Amino acid sequence: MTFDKHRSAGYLANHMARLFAQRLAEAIRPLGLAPAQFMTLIELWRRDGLTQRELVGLLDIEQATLANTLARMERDDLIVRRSVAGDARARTIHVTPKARALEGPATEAARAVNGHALAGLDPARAEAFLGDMQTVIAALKEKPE
Amino acid sequence: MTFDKHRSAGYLANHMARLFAQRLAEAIRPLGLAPAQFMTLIELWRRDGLTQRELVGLLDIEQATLANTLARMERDDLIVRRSVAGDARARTIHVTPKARALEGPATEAARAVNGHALAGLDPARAEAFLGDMQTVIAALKEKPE
DNA sequence: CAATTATACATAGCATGCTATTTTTATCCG
DNA sequence: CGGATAAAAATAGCATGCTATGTATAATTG
Repeated sequence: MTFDKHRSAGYLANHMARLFAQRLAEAIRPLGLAPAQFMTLIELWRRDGLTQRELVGLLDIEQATLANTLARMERDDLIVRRSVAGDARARTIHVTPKARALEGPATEAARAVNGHALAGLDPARAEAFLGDMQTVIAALKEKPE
Repeated sequence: MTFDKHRSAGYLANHMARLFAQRLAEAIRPLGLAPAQFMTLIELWRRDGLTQRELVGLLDIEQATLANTLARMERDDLIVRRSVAGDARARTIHVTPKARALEGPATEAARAVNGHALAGLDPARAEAFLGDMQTVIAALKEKPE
């Protein structure tokens, strides 16, 4: 009895996520955006001036991962950082006009990828699918000891 | 109207896959295995002696990605490569006894992660969920032009 | 207040993934 | 045959992700 990858949730999740990332990357590359940058901008478009620590909580990635992504975003003129009065350790992160202008096209592109991906599921099933992913995410978040 | 990441299939897929990878990594790290190595071994346990090209087709990853993973697996004494009679370009890939011995424990660990992840879905729903992921994967595989 | 501890962020090092290119060897075809 | 093409694998360069650790600054506490 071998391991059937086509019935393994983890294998399928990995495969699906890679395909999503590839399609999104293609779609937003013309805008000069990479997927992790887009993910970060989603938070900053909603609320500008967050600190790195606050962003880490919202994105559920490691602080070190975000630090690197933010460095690339600063390099690409998507964000600027301002020192915080009263705490010399922290800096707030602000979207540049260049990044602000990308909100519409980038979210459009992401919606198109999502629509294409879910085209094979009828609306009710697609809704259930999203809900199931949230259920699985919640289960995986609690580490088993 | 902003972009709601909790309703974005791509965002959820990425988050879910990262959590799966983390749980699997924790579970197989004691065995000296990393996720991509495990994924590759699944194919080699089933059929030893594949070429890199054949493995690329089975795993649906880029050839360059696999080449790097195989280099690490060779370094870690999980595989050896043998030259192919009649084609000096290709080499067949073979599991070492060390890697062979990991089949049971590693697949057990992966099954445990999958079980934990799907614990919140009843069996029928879990089945449907796997099927939906396959549907989405199929949709994403055909690039839109 | 000084010493300890905690917090915010940066850096180092590595695994996976991608695209693009190179190198080597086979194959094809005029 | 010999030059062009194709195929197999390796390499370069980069983005994301992780763990572990370092550095600077705040906060706590004895």
